[in-house]
Order: sequence, then structure tokens, then C-alpha cells
Amino acid sequence: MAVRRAGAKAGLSRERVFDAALDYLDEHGLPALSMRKLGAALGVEAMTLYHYVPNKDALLDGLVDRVMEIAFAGLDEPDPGSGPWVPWMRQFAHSLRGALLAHPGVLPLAATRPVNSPEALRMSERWLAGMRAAGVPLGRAMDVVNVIATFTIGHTLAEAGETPGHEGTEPNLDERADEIDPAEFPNLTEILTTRAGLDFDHRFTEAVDILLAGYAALP
Amino acid sequence: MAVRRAGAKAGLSRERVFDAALDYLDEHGLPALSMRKLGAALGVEAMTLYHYVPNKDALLDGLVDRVMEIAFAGLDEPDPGSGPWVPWMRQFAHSLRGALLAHPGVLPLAATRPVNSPEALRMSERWLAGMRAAGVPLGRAMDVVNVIATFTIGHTLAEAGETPGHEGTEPNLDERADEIDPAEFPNLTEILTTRAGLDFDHRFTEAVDILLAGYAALP
DNA sequence: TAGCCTGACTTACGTCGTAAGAATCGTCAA
DNA sequence: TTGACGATTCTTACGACGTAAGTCAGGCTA
Repeated sequence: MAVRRAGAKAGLSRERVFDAALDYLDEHGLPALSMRKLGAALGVEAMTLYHYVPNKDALLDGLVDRVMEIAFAGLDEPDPGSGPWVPWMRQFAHSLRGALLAHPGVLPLAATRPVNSPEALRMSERWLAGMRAAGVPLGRAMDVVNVIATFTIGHTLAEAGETPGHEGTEPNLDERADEIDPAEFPNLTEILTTRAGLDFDHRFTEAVDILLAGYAALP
Repeated sequence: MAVRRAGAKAGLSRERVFDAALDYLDEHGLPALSMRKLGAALGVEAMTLYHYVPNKDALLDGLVDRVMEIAFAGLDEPDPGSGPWVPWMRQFAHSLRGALLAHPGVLPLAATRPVNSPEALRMSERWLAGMRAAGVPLGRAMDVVNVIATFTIGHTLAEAGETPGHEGTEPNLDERADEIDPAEFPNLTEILTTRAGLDFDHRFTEAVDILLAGYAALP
């Protein structure tokens, strides 16, 4: 590729590199994302990318931050004055899940890397202030934020199952349904036929509500 | 290495390969684990390992199953006859967290790969039967098992933070404490000084109890 | 016009997973 | 005792990876 001669502009920017990386990830999956292929997708040699990103890890970190911003984008501003905090946190949980499911390729990254982008810090500070104003002790407010975040990531990881590009490894429950002996596993078999307990939407919604109600009811 | 000539036994076995892989992972971290290095640790060329494992992915899947077995090992047998199911699930949550923290290198693997080892299926079936006998609807029993498992994985991922070998990427909250402006982030600053809301043990225990109590209280 | 900066390319090194096949061993039948 | 055989290990090789180091052209500023 890239008949362009050295010095000829390709119109690149840090922004465009991250955009292309996220697109590539969504389409081909994490294992397929390499600096060479990403460069090719941008019509550029791999090393050119190192003008916009110090290394691949930083690129991946940036992708996580980007998806987090997407998750935050649609959220109501928590009003620190007063008001119920439970709806904010519920909205956060569902928005985060939606953003992660829309970009499942970054899920393993979001799970492994601490996210402390300025955006995330600002949002946390806002929630803490709001919950505190509503009478929640600071430590418990921090617990709520982290429990909601970690549960959402954990649950969405399981939901997304094998991310695209990850095929070929261990099959999920449905894929090995025929290997499950109904005599030895009557309950699992019943689940696979009735689909009871396999509704991710319902499971997530219910668990988040239980958590929030539980924290709200603490003395 | 390996002055051994072809055919000279190295005393290898599938078992020993997995043992060595888990040891290597615990000591050097996931990114450092390569077939060549694992071979070297066993005094053997890389390709020799392919006699015991079809490919690297299968090796990693096996490591996840292995840690799961460790998590299951100390559990009480759920008695399907009757009795309270909440203690079983609480014990499962804490045992799983303990096993994952003891082998943080497999955490990213456990998070990404569906676990359906015979051991895990047997355990699930046991729990489902027990909860059902205690009057929990099958679908809800499945929800409880999965919610506890996914929350534990999500929370432990955050707790383990960057696994060994993963250093050098985004810093966690503590590591960038000095970058946090107390004026802009008063609550986060207070958390960093008082450590309120940073006790993982307490946070995990409380959240698990809230979840279990919440499910137990459902009509 | 001279020079430098920017953004792109080229080359190269060491590492990775693994395909294909050769070499050597222990074992057992003839 | 010999021969063959399966199990185990090593050798070689290929293509892809991340990235260090250096090169080169075009545009901006002096």
C-alpha cells in the first residue's frame, strides 16, 4: 500500500488514529488489531502511528477512555443539591453496559486497565458530591460507585462472551448444549430448554436494582 | 539450553505442563508467558509442549479451569435436601475471589473465557438443585449463580489492578494522587487521605451480602 | 533563499505462535 | 538378538508482531 512518498500528508491526527482504531476493533476484534494493520487501514505505514501515540499500550488505554466518554455522554448531570441518587447510578450502570456492548472489543481492555481519565474523575467526584449531599457517608458512596462499575464490567464481559476475533476457544454453554447429559444435569438441561435464567437484560437490571436498593437501605 | 537429545525423556506430562505454566504466570505475569519461555522453564524446546496441548489458547483455557478447581476445592458440598443456600453462595464468592487473587495472572483469562469445565458444570448443577429444593425458582437460581460469579470476577479484576507484568500502563488512583487537585476534587481527595471507601475486603463482603439478601427477599 | 520542523517512509532486530518433519528413545514381538 | 514401532523430543522455517533507529521530502519561518 501507501504509494505516498515520505513527507506527503495523509491528514492524520491523534483523533483520527483513535477513531480508526475503534472502528477496526469493532469490525475485526482485539487480537486482529496490530499497528501494521491499523496503519494500513489509514493508508499509512505502521511507524507513522508512533507520531501520534507513544506505543500500542497507550493506544489501547485511549480506546478505553473513549468508550467511557461514550458511556458518560448521555448521562444526566447529577445535581449535588439534593434529590435521589439511586436513579443516577442506575442510569450509569445501564449506560456503561450499553457503551461496552456497542464496542465489545474494548471490553477486555476496560476490564484490565484502571480508568482514571479526567472525564472519569470528574464524573466520580460529581457522584460522590451528590450522594453525600443526600446523606450517604463518603466511604459508602465510593463503594457504591465502584461496586456498580465493577459489576457492570463483570456482567457485560460474560454477556459479550467471546468477543469477535476470539472465536475458536472454549465454547459457551449454548454451544455445548448437546454434550450435557440430561440425566446428570437435569437443572442445566431445563435451563437450556426453557431459557429461564438466560435473559441478560433482566438479570442485569434486577441485580443493579438489588444492589442500589440494598445500599439505600443501609442504616 | 537443553543439551538433551531428541527422544531423551524430560518426564513431562500434561499435568506438569499446566503446573509450570501456572507457576510461570504467577511469577512473571501473563504478557511474559510464551511457549518458548515455558518450554525453557521445563528444560524443553517450545514445540515439545505441543505434544501435551494443541495450542496456546488451550493452555490458557486449562489454566482458568485449574484456578476454578482451586476455588471449588474448599467448598462445602451443597446439600440438595434442604437448608439455607445463602451461605453456600457467599462461600463460593469469597473462595473464588481468594483463588483469583492467589493467581492474578489468570484473572484476565477468567474474565474473557467462558468456563464450562465438567467441574464447573457439576458445581452449578449442585447449586441449582440446592436452591430449587429451598424454593427458589430455577431461573432465579441461575441468575444468582451468574451474578455472584460475574460480580466477583469484575470486582477482583479491579482489586488486582494491573497484574504483575502489566506495569507501565495507566496508573491507578493512588499512583496519581498528587495529580488530583483538592480544589476540583474535594471528595476524591478526602477519600485518598481518609482511605474511606478503599477497603476491598469490606466492599466485597458487603456487596455480596446485599446481593444475596436481596435475592433471598424476592417474592 | 536557507534552514529547520513535521510527517511520512525504510530498514532492521528480536520475539512470537506454530507447521512440517527428522531424530532418538524405550518396548515388545519375532 | 534383532527389528519395527510408537512416543517423545528437537530442528528448521515462515510469517506476523512491536518498535528502535535512521532517512527523506515538503512547507514554514528567518
